[in-house]
Amino acid sequence: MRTRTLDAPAPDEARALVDDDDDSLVTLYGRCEVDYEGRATSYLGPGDRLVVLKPDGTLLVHTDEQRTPVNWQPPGCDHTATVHEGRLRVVSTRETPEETLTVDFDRVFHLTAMGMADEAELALDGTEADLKRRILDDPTIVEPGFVPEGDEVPSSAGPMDVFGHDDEGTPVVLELKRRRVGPDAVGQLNRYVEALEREGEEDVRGILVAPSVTERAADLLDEAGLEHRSIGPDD
Amino acid sequence: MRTRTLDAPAPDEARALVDDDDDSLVTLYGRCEVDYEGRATSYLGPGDRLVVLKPDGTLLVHTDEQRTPVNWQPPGCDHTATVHEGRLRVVSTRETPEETLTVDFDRVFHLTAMGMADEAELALDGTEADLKRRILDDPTIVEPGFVPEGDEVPSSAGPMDVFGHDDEGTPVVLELKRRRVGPDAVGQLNRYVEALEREGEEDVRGILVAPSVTERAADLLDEAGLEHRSIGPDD
DNA sequence: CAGTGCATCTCGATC
DNA sequence: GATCGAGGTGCACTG
Repeated sequence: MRTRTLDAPAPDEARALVDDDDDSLVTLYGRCEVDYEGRATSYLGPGDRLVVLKPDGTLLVHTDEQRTPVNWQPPGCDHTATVHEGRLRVVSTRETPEETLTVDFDRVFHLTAMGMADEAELALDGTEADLKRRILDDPTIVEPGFVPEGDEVPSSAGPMDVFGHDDEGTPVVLELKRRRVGPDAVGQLNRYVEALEREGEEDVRGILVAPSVTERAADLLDEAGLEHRSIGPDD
Repeated sequence: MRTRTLDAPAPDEARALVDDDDDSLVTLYGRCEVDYEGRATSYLGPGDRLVVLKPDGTLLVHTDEQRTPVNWQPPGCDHTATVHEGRLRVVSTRETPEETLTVDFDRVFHLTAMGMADEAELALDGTEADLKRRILDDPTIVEPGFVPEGDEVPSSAGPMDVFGHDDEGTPVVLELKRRRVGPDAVGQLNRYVEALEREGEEDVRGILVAPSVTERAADLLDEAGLEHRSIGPDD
C-alpha cells in the first residue's frame, strides 16, 4: 500500500504528486475556485473544498454540504496538474460531450495519495430486478391465472418489463417499480399499452406493480383504465 | 483553519477524532467492509476505500472507480464512531426512511479532518430555467403569434412548464427540456394535454421544446398529434 | 456510439 | 412530511 501525504505543500510539490501518480486515489483539501464548461456552464467562487481525483479519470469537488459534488467530471476524463500564476491548477477534460473542468487552488492545505486494492463487488438487494424475479417465480402474486410470457419484451414504445396473458387470454403488460410511484410511471405503462393496441392487440390490460402509488397517479390510472397491484421487491 | 491528520492511527485515536469533531469534514482512507439497510439492503466485502464524513450528516464511501459512491448516507444523518472488537466502526442512521449504514474498518491508513469555510454559491447556466426565460422573453421563437399566459401552471396532471394560446386562440402547452429528449418527455407532455382536454379545453396543442428528440420520441409525438420545436437553453 | 430506463437516485420547490 | 419534476443527473445494458 503506497501512501503519500503532503501537509500544506508548495504548488509545485502538489503538482508533481497529482500529475505523476496515475493509479492512486488523490484527495486535496484546499481553497479553490472552479470553472466548468460543457453540457452547461458554471462558476464557483473561492472556498474551502475537498477535491478527489480517481485513477479512472473521475474528479469530484465536494463542499462541506450535500451528498452531490458541487462540481465533477465523470470517469474516463484526462486530468493534468500545472502551476499557473503561482497556483496549483487541475484541469480535467473529455470529449463526447466536450467538457472541461478547471480547479484553481489559492492554497492546498493537505494532500493524500493512495493506491487502492478493492476486489469486492457490492451485493445489493431490493431492486426492481428482485421484484421481477419474485413475480416470474410466482406469477399468481399478480393475480391467479396470470401467465407471463417474457420480460423486457420489445414494443414500439420501448421494452415492457413483463408481458403475458390473464386467465381469460387477455394480453397484460406489467410495469414494475421498486418503490411508491408517481404520475411518470403511469405515463410509461400507458405508452406500452397504447403501443400494443396500435400493433393490433385488443383490450390490453396494464398493471402497475409497485408497493404503492400517489393520489395523482391513482387518478391517472383510473382515467386511463389501468390497474395497480401492491407488491414490493421484498415483504 | 483547524486541520488535523493522523497517519495509520490506532482504532481509538481514529474514533476520538471522528466522534468528537462535529463541524469538520473528515476523510478516512482505510480497508473496510460496509453494510447498508434501508430502502434497499447491501453488503460490500473488504477493500480499500475513501470514506468521507461531512458536518451536515452526509457519509460517502468511495472506491477507486466511478463518480457515484458505492455506499452513502444523505445529509441529516447521525454518525457515531465506536471501537468494536478492536476495530473502528462508523455507523450512520436516519429515520424516514429508517436507514443504517455501518462501516467496519480493518485498518485506517490515513485520516484528515478540516473545518471548511465556504460562502460561495454555484452559478450554473444552461438549465431548463434559462430555456424558459428565453421563451418568455421572446415567445415568437416558439412560433409567431404565440402568447404565453403563465409558467408552472397547475393542471390535474401536475404543473405545466408554459401555458398560452396561439394566434388563432387555440390553447398551447409547452414542455421544456434543456437537452435531447426521449419517450418519457413525450409521455409527460401528453399527460398535460389530456388533462386539459378532460378539464374542458378543446383542440389543445402540445409542443415539446427541446434541442432535439430521439426517433422513438418523434414517432410517439406523431402518434399523439404533438409537435416539436428545436430550441435549446442557449444557441 | 446513441437510446432507453433504473436508481438506496439527489435536490429544490410547493403544497 | 409527501409530492412532483429537473438534473451537467450517473449507470448498465442493448442495438
